[in-house]
Amino acid sequence: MSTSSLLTIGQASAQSGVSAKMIRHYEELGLVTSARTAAGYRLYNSQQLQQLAFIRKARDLGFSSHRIKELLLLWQNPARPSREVKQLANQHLAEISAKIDQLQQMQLLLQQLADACDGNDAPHCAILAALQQDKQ
Amino acid sequence: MSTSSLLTIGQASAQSGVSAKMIRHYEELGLVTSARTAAGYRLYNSQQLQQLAFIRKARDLGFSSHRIKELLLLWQNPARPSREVKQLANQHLAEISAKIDQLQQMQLLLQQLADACDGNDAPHCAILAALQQDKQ
DNA sequence: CTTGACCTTGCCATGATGGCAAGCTTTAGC
DNA sequence: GCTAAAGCTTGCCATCATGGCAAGGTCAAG
Repeated sequence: MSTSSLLTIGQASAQSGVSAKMIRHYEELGLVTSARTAAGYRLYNSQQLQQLAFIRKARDLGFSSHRIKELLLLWQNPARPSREVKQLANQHLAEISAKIDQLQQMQLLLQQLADACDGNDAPHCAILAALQQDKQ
Repeated sequence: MSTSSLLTIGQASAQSGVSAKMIRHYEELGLVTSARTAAGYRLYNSQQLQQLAFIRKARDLGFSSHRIKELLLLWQNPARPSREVKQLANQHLAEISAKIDQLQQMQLLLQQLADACDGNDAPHCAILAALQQDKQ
């Protein structure tokens, strides 16, 4: 093992794309560990670096820290059933869909109101009219 | 003015659909005010109640507290140009669209991975494989 | 007058993220 | 070898919208 290069948190951050701040945060949450120098500096080996990269990609897909933790456990378990991974993904997909639906509903309503607002110098505005309506 | 009924925060909450907790929060942010009894209890008149209802509807459309504050100012300004209201709405619509796009991007990628995951007893999983990939 | 419902403020928590500050360590330059 | 800069440590604060809890004051009904 000649290339057993250990990285400081700044280097690990640069290589993984996870900010040093968030690396420390993930450590608190139990998603990553690190060795420490005598002075207390964190040191990351290639396995931990790979783990940070994993976290970043999962985060880019919108997974919460909690689900990422579960994904990491499955990843590190050679006996995992892929069913469990897929289930986590499907739960996340359901949440994404729900959020999209909610946003599209807002978008639809608000766009209708904006379309009905003249957007000129006059004070009358369909948007404000709708917001002050007694009936929702 | 025989019906000058003043409501306590609990009653105002029930009628406006805004939790008492959030009413106090909006007060801190300067979105609503209230009178106080000698004992310090908040009291809301019908104008303030209407304002709370306005806030709730704006919130339901996803407006941030900050933008709601701006909407309230315009609402209360008889000389407002509807252009400014529409501009706020359009800014919010742009943010909604951006969020939807981001979520749809996640949805697309993750759905592809989930589709490629067998979801059985075997450990191999396309999702985990993608997350550990060196290349993003 | 007692009890229960309601009110007050203030603090803590979520979730992901950033900023700042005080202080220690390491490295690079001279 | 010393100094300065860069990098690390921890800890606290802030965002945004929202809820919970606790300690304590108030009011209405019996």
